[in-house]
Amino acid sequence: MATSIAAGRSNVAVGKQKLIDAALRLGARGTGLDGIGLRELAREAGLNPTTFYCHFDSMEHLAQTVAEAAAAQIMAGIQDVRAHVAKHADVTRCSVEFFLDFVVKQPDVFRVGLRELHGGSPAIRAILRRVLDQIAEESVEQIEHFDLMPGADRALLRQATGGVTYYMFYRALDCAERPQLRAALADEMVQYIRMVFTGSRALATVVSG
Amino acid sequence: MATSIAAGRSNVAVGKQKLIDAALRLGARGTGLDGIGLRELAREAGLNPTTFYCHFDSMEHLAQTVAEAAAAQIMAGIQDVRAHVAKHADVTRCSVEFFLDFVVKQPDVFRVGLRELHGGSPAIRAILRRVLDQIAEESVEQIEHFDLMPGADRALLRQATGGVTYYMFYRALDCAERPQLRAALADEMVQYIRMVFTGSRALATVVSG
DNA sequence: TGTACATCAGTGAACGCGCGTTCACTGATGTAC
DNA sequence: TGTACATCAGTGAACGCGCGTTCACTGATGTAC
Repeated sequence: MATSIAAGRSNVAVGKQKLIDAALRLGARGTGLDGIGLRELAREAGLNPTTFYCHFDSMEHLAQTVAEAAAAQIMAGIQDVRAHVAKHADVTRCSVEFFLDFVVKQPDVFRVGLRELHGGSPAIRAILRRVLDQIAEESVEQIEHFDLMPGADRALLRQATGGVTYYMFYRALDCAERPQLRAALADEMVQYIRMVFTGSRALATVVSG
Repeated sequence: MATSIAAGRSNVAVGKQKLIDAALRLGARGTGLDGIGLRELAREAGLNPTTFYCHFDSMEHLAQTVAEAAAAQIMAGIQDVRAHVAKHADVTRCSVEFFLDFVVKQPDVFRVGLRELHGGSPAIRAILRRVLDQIAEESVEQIEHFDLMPGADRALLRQATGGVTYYMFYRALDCAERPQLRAALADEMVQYIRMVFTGSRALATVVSG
């Protein structure tokens, strides 16, 4: 194998990436990033256990790096969804479908991300929470930019996107685990999202108009 | 100490309860029920490690028992909330406040419950998922019983209660961890819930009326 | 171009430790006579 | 009421094992001259 020459300086960070990937796989398969053993991780990555110390100080350090990698991948995926959505008429439907495409393609990232959102150490939870907050914030900006909810109250809108963001992630997890549910799930998601934004518009009208 | 006589037959299941309580404490403090060691658990419970085997076959068995206990406590708490709510005019506000009372009083149960909902083994996740499903279902029944949403579409209502239930649990976790946020959180929760049900009513009208 | 040196990802043996699990045992209580 | 026996939660010593971590080492690549 050509890749067996993989040693030495030209492969800077190859081993590090292997460890991160292995942690994502084990974290998605098992119960989260905690509980992964150093030797178990090295085994999964195909490396000597001691190689771990070439790249990380501790398991907590590794977990944080993995959480940041997952956060970055999720943000990138969402940007991708937004880019596609801009061209279509039915923004809700389109967002849901592209979002589910992404989740089905990267189930491990999602599983680990959602798990660490609830179960990780405070530092790691903060990383994932920031992702959801940012997505909710950007959703508000997108809605305002395309003038999808004219005259809507911004605070109310932010609450709606916050609730919807969390809802989408949580429901998407079902899709990552049982892809055959996808069609039904997409319909449900679209309906729920419409419900929330319809309510947001109605309440804003009651309050301000 | 009188309790130091605690040995022998009259104390049936006292040790078992100690182990369950210890697991709840450790699970809430740390990263979930997995990752709790048998000796760590025994230490926390103040028992000899080998006593564990008097009551449980395995850690998985213990975790399942703990999850069921948490599920039962959550269901009982919710029944309590419903009982109080029935007497009040503002159902939403009242539900949220009593729900948060309960969460603040039993933060460990909530923390463990939500963690295992996302992070536990499939069997354990199923136990907690059933709790949320049942709460959402009973919410629909309550709304219908008190005729709070006359003419609402049942499927749409079920989606609304499902989303709201999950939202309440997820937001309540913040409250369990930082009780000083409670007042602001309660307002947000009330507003979001109104938003969802307002939307549900509006959509039902569009479709059927 | 060739040689000597520095760098650094990865190796493999070895360590001490805490783990899960087993076993034979204890001793307080309940039960039968 | 008193005695003998059964039950069973809890004990403590002992086991083998895999863990995290250390250490001196290797060897491919990049760099200086």
